[in-house]
Amino acid sequence: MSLQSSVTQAISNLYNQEIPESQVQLQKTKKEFEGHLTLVVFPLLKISKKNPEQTAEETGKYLKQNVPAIADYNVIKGFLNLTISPDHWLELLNEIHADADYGLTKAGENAPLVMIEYSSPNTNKPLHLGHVRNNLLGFSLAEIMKANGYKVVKTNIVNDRGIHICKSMLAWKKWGEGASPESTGKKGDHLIGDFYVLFDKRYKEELRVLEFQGLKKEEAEAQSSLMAEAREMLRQWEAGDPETVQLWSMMNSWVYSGFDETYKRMGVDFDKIYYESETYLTGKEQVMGGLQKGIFYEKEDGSVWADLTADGLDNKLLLRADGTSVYMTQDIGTAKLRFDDYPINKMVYVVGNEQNYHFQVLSILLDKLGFEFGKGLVHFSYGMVELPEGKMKSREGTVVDADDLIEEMVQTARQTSEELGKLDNCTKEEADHIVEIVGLGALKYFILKVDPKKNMTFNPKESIDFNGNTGPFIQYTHARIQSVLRKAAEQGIALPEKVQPGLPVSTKEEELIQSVAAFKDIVREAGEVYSPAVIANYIYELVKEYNQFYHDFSILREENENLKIFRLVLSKNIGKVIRSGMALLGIQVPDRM
RNA sequence: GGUCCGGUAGCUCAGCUGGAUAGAGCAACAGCCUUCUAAGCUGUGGGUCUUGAGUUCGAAUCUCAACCGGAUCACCA
Repeated sequence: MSLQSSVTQAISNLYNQEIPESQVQLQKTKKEFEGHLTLVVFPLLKISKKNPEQTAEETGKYLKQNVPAIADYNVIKGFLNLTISPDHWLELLNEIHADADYGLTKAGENAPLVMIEYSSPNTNKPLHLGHVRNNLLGFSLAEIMKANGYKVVKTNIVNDRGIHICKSMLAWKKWGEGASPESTGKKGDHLIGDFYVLFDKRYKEELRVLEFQGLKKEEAEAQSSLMAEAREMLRQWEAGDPETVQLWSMMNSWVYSGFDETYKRMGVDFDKIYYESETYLTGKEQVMGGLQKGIFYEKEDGSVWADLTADGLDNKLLLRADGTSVYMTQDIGTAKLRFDDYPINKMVYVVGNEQNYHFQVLSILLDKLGFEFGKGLVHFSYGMVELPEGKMKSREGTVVDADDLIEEMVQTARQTSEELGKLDNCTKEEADHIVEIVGLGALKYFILKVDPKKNMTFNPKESIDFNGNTGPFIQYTHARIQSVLRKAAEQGIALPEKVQPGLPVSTKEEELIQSVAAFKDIVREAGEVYSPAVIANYIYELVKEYNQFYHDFSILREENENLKIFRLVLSKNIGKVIRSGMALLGIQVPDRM
């Protein structure tokens, strides 16, 4: 029986009134006071019709007498501090110890299916820091949803069509024909990105010349021959011109192999990838269907709109007068294809907060079109990543490239490890492996520990630290726990399935068990608020607590054999929770470092 | 201008379903390596929780207003 229900029972027996469990506020007792859990009695005063001290006193007395787990209590003002019996903590530890996947719920046959869309890159440039936040959040969220018992399908919608790709294609044709990842030694996505930049540069030059000849900016843009050629290329692509389509698919395939490399190194993956080139036509069909049903309306020029004024929003364009589709149309099409492919109960879009309005509209539109998940779709909106000098601007070359960043992190990890002599007893393979895990761990944790909806500042030079609230600090603690367990095994100490009751367990250790046990609730909470940051900050607190314990107590040198085993079991389960928690963030933990 | 989001220590961030004296890390300063890994631990200093009102026994947390910052309101994606 949970303590909350014990309290409700106490109240009903003492004061003859039933209260919902949600009204029972049980919280962790503050360090300064004695006890483990604190019941705030103020909300109960109306029921007890007594003053706070009396109410707390009576409730405490009742609980102590009737609930075996509660060993003692004390009352300070309106706060009833409860002390849990040592054996109760040991029981709790044994429960955790017996459960290999403590805190993680497995999806059953009838579990709801959630589809999570994330990453969603354009194929005209490499992934940058913003994508890194997106990818990490999306992957982590998928793991968290799985841990909460959902079936999860990870998906990626690749924006592989449009004028931006044509710009890269045109630049390649004009100024770089023959260049390939093989011939240049460049990663495919970087190669294409370079051509995109080159197009922009030449286009600007052309504009300058035209403006020098006396044209206004708008006139120059209208007369630009480069832009006209790019548009012509898009027309040819849409018309299915074989040569253009072939070039398009060749260049896209270069980009994809580049992306795959980056995804792989980041440790993220997808169950199903959709391409806009394959979904935008479906979107048109959906919109036309909606038009026939009278959900949408047509203007005189032939463009199709949705009237959302009833929902407090504006009118929204869905098809242009020339029949071509817009962003919204494509998302509707993609939704349709997804729903045909999977029995989706819940749809989560991991997309930046600049698109809040878009998803508000999409939700309404999908709902009108009859999609089950439309109304309840979750736009997992996250803030932008800014640099100390401000926003990233591709035009000013201040974009932080994902591949460069990862490489830099791993190099820093290697350098720091070497300086500290951590790699001295490792083979080269081990060292490479550890350094990779630590570098990526630092990056991932740094990004995931921040509340997603907030904008965050990322200082590539200074922000990434290996001390304090960081990935490597947590990884380090895990490695040390494994080390202690290894040494124990070498000494021939076998860990039993259960620790025996009656040990002289310290307050610090009881608190640690309490913190480990909290993992279950934390995983659920993270799933409810869709935030990996909840997990990250929890693990940090736990690790910090353990580190203090580690320094204050002897584990292997403990004389009392039963106490030694208890501490090993405790350590082992803290290690287990750290590993599970970090896995929910997509971060690996090494056994030594 | 309308809508949405943010504002907590010098910096980066927790805490926000209202609870006790607002917490970490970094940076600064002072200690601790013959003891299971010092990527660690301990201590000191550092705060008008943007401001003002309201609700309440109690407000960083809820409500309203103001101020600052960001996003968005495209026949771009």
